[in-house]
Amino acid sequence: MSYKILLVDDEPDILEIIGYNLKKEGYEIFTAEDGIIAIEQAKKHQPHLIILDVMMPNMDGIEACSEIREIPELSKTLITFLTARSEDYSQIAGLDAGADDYITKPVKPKILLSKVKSLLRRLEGKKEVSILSFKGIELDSNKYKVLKDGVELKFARKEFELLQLLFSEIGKVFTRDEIMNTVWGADVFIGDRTIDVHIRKLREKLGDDIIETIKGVGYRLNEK
Amino acid sequence: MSYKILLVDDEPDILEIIGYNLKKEGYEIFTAEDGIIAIEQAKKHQPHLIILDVMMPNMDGIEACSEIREIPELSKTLITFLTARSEDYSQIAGLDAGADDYITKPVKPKILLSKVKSLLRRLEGKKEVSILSFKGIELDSNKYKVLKDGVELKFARKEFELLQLLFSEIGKVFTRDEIMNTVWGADVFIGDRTIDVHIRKLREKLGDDIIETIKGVGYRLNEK
DNA sequence: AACAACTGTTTACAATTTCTTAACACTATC
DNA sequence: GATAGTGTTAAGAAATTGTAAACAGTTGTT
Repeated sequence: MSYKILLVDDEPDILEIIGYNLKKEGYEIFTAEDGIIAIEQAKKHQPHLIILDVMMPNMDGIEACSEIREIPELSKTLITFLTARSEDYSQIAGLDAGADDYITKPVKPKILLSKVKSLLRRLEGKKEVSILSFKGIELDSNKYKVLKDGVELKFARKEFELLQLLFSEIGKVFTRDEIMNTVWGADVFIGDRTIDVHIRKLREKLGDDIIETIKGVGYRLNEK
Repeated sequence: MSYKILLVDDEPDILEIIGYNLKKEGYEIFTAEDGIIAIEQAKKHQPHLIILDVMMPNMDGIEACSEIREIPELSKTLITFLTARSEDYSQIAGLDAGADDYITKPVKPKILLSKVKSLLRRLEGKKEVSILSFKGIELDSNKYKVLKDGVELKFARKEFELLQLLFSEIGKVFTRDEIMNTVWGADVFIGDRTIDVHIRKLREKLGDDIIETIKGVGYRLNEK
């Protein structure tokens, strides 16, 4: 699944540079130019991570952070501050306001990326037990492992991710668009046949009665 | 066994005074002058307790603390902050960052000692055998030692740390990013081939059936 | 100081696996 | 029974990983 990140800074240049780097890594980026817009955007898109500049007009980052922390449906959202190195106290006050980390300016893309990744990993951990099972098939996301009746089957990455998606909500129909966006990403374009081919590989390994085609709609795990 | 304590402060005087007092009590002392060195030292010596000044150049104590908390093999390490009495916020932010206690400056030796002792008492209860084994391979993190079928094998540091990571959750797939962040650190950048080469060295010593490649994802210990 | 031994890293290329597509067959549904 | 949507196969492209060799840096030794 691709993570959503809300980027908040009053300088368009910064939004551009950081946004570019994060998009390149496959994150879905939203931006806001001050704290008030940030809160609107956060409510709307429910990002996984918010990168928040401390110094901004209208509503500064710390205040915005506090307000976001009050919003129940954003309780699991990670927040990190962007702060000039000299603003020592903002770091501390920021953490106090409920932020999870801070990043100092000037921002170095590689450091930013590794911080973002490390933060988002925290979310991974919070994702409950990672073993899903259905009709004798066990899927362990952590171990990238699939057992059918106790025997390990091998799946290539895309296959595994596709299966993982289908397992993420047993019985739900996933449209081709959903599959493409989740397994391939919003900016990758592939032909329709590609999805079929992957579905076929899953069927080869798991048996034909597991994945059901809903013509004109998509695919789902067959609960029958 | 004597406890290892890592002392981190940018003022040599403080290192000297506190170090002196702790050595007198029979603790094994390591020192570092900023957060970056502290992390290196912590990885290297695996201290039982880290005393960390909050205000430091390069990487401050809070950041260092957060990073240390991300390192699996240091999860049981105790951390206490050193903070000037006036820095109210650092106390709160510090505890938030995963510290176990804080000590206010100026440091009074007797108070320091009693705090240190009380902290280390926590460990007594938690002392676990840190030998992990898998497929005839025993990995002793404390002694930096690996036995395969009872015979000791030698591993260079990076090799050992990589192996240790893989052992930390048997069967879990570790991505290249996770490996880089844990073994090399979030801000060190090395080529992709470097990880392969280290994996290869591990395989040379342990046999090809131990570490499995999950192409496009990472590596894991092969439970089969 | 010279030397050997080891470590960590990179380079350059080989080997392998995975992904995608093209072409064509099939099938449910209107 | 026409048609839009899906299934299947094989083959080439693309991506990822494996490996040997070379290098610089370190450590320890004579």
